[in-house]
Amino acid sequence: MPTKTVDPDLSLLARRLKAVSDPERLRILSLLPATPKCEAVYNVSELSAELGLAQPTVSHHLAILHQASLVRREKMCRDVYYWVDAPALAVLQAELGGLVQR
Amino acid sequence: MPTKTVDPDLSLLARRLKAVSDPERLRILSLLPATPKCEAVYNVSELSAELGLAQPTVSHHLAILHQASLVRREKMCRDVYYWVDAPALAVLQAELGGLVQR
DNA sequence: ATCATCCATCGATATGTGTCAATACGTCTA
DNA sequence: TAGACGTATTGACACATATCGATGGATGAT
Repeated sequence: MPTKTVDPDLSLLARRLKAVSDPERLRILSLLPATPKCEAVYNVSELSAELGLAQPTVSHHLAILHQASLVRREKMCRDVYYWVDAPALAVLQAELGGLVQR
Repeated sequence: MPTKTVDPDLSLLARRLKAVSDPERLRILSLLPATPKCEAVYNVSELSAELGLAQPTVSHHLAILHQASLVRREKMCRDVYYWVDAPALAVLQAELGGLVQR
């Protein structure tokens, strides 16, 4: 079977879609605020408790979302706070719709 | 660690997002027409050749997309033709954006 | 009726992924 | 300085997934 290279844009898009294709990561996205200064933010430990997942598991999910540039983080004192990069998510959303042939 | 049940809606959303989180399946979606009667349609064998993937692999990907209700299919004579369910993809797109807290 | 074509399914395999306990690293506090 | 707390990393393990060859069922052609 001849190997045919995949458009790198599609591979990149697939990687970011894969980042949001896990139920726990969707829960994380729905819990995190969309701005860094929002009230009612969770640090990683609080997220862990809220999700009912072990702390390394949550760090793992956050790393995947961060690597996909869908969340941003800032270290404050001992804690690390994450928030959703809403514009990046909007771009992902648009690219998903851009696939359709019209 | 207390197990906390995930919102079934999020699990369902994750399943459909997982269906579009593979580069080959994205290629398939970009090749398939958005209407059943469109010109320049591929049957599964032609898709297989176009993608450079074995026929069972393409059938596998198509089955995943079909199970996620993102493509529809119709058997004509010997061949089976698939097309994108554009409204379903639009719904998926909207739900992805609906996650963001504002 | 026999053969060819198209597609789905099965079986096998290699790779990827989600999860946690244990550990290491940084930072704040007593 | 020693300990407590928060987070990331490592290692391990079970499970899912992408891929292909082989096979079978259905349909059309000779």
